[in-house]
Amino acid sequence: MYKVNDKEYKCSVALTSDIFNDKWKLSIIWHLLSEEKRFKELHEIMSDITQKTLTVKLKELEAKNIINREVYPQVPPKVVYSLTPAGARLKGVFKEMYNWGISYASEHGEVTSEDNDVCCDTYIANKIGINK
Amino acid sequence: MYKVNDKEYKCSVALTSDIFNDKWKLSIIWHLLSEEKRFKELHEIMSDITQKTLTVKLKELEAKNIINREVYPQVPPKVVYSLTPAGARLKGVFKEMYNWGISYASEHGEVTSEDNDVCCDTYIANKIGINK
DNA sequence: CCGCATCCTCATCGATACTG
DNA sequence: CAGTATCGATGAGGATGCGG
Repeated sequence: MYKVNDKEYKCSVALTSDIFNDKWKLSIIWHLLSEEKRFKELHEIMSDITQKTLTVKLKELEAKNIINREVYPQVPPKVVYSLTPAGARLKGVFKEMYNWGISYASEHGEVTSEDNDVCCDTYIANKIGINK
Repeated sequence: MYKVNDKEYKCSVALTSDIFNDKWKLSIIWHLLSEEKRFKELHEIMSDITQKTLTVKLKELEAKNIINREVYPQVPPKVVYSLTPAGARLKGVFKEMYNWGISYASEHGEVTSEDNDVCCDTYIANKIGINK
């Protein structure tokens, strides 16, 4: 049994999956793996999340010590989000997810385009060195 | 871009996280990693899931070719669930999640008991060889 | 034993508008 | 630019009962 922030978990996988059972958190972390980003940058990349929801999710991740929030006291405001060491360690999980997804798609799906979007996939995978 | 079962994904991580963004699926797969199980066994281990929800989740996983469903035509009925090759390949992801959870708990949480419950953690980790 | 059918609750997320 | 506030929609999951 583990206790983190007043929440109890039966095992370490349950603890980890608490971060993963979420529509947005994984995506936010994924985009921060390559480099820190401003609020606006994140919002532009994740075009289908609302500003409010993004704010909420960033707060939750900050509370769990997965990301850092740094405020520059200037006008207009500038707030930069980056991964903590704990957040950065999630790279190993993403690497496995990345490779599993590729093998699964080759079995059960089809590749509809080989994009190199700044949003995802090969672009980020290359950047953070999990490609292969 | 990947297309699997009429659903489009921008990247392989998004594809994988489609399985993970769920309150129960990860837990079901985790319990099937060590060995196949009957419906009732799963229900007993995952004591806080309702029968209906378990049924729904098993169907979803079956539709995605993550698990097999084998019906023994007998009375009373016997239905056994097991992982497909694709499901079994998720072990690598779990291994990373397992280790991340442990390191995270050692930083930000506390170990409240060293259980060896059949439910989780060290018990299953040992069984499927992802311990350490 | 296993699963389906209803009905219902409630957290999560979206739309929109407004502030320092 | 980076939030907050309010209200409303929606859909996953829970409770219960029935059936092969």
